[in-house]
Amino acid sequence: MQENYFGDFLRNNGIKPSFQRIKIYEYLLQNKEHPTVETIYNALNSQIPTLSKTTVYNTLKVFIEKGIAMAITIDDTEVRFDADVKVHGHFKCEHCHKIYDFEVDVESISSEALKDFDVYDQQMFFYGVCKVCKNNS
Amino acid sequence: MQENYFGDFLRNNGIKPSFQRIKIYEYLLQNKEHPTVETIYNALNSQIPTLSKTTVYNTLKVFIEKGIAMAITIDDTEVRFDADVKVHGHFKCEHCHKIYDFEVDVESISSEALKDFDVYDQQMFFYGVCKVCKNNS
DNA sequence: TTATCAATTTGTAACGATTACAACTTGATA
DNA sequence: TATCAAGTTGTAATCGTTACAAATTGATAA
Ligand SMILES: [Mn+2]
Ligand SMILES: [Mn+2]
Ligand SMILES: [Zn+2]
Ligand SMILES: [Zn+2]
Repeated sequence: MQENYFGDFLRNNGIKPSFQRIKIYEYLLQNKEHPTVETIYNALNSQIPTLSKTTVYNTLKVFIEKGIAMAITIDDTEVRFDADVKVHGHFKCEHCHKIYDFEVDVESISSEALKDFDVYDQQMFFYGVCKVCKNNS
Repeated sequence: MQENYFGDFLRNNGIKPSFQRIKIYEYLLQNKEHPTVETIYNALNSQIPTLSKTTVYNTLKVFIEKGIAMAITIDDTEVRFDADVKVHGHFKCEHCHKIYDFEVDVESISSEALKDFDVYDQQMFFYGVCKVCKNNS
């Protein structure tokens, strides 16, 4: 039934729900640590032995085009993915490398300087040391 | 004299002022469109025919370590560089591909959720259509 | 001046994430 | 059951970046 739920969701967003696409979207929803293509591929390869890394790339590209996922380049070495497409900030701990989501008051940022610009997307990336790592040192 | 001025600036920041380093820093200061390594290399190669792209990479790495420049990954395809190291936002126009700086009220963003985190760096990337492109369409 | 030596620069090779592409598979439709 | 477009797969190519060893530079001291 779960399978069917995700299938409907994809269909409602104009995406033909193949087995691979359902599994990849399900993984993104259930693993909110902003996984990379590599991580997603490795995690699903046991369930879907025939899975190709290209399919993971293709599928995420479709998700982004259809607006049900977004890409996060918070490290310049690898792109991460997020099924949460509402505007929110990301904090990366330089110690444990974990990525935290945080709420942002969108209005307060939209600066005076951009008042005549059309802003379609906004990314906020913060870097530092998280609460947990601070307390463990 | 200009040469000497940049030389002193680099020295004051713990960087030995070689000819290449002076030229690269000078270029960064005078070309505020957030150039890539490729752009910097191509621009300086006529003045310095022996310049190596590796030197551009090495030099920018030193600048970043010493805190007189920063890297901007506003497109995931290439890294850009900025001699303005104070916290500010970047807007990329999807039409003309120009990158605009904008002021950000730092305090207003520092969200409640991060109150126990140490934040060392923050990047704000906005995407959309700039004022000029809006008016020309 | 000349020798010495570490820092810097250079060119080339290697790396690795991503993309291109052609062959194969799947599944809906007639 | 045949057809055919859409989706998947594996491999090769691409390209920005990094590793590395050799060459050059420039400061210091004999
Ligand atoms: Mn997120
Ligand atoms: Mn800037
Ligand atoms: Zn941490
Ligand atoms: Zn524009």
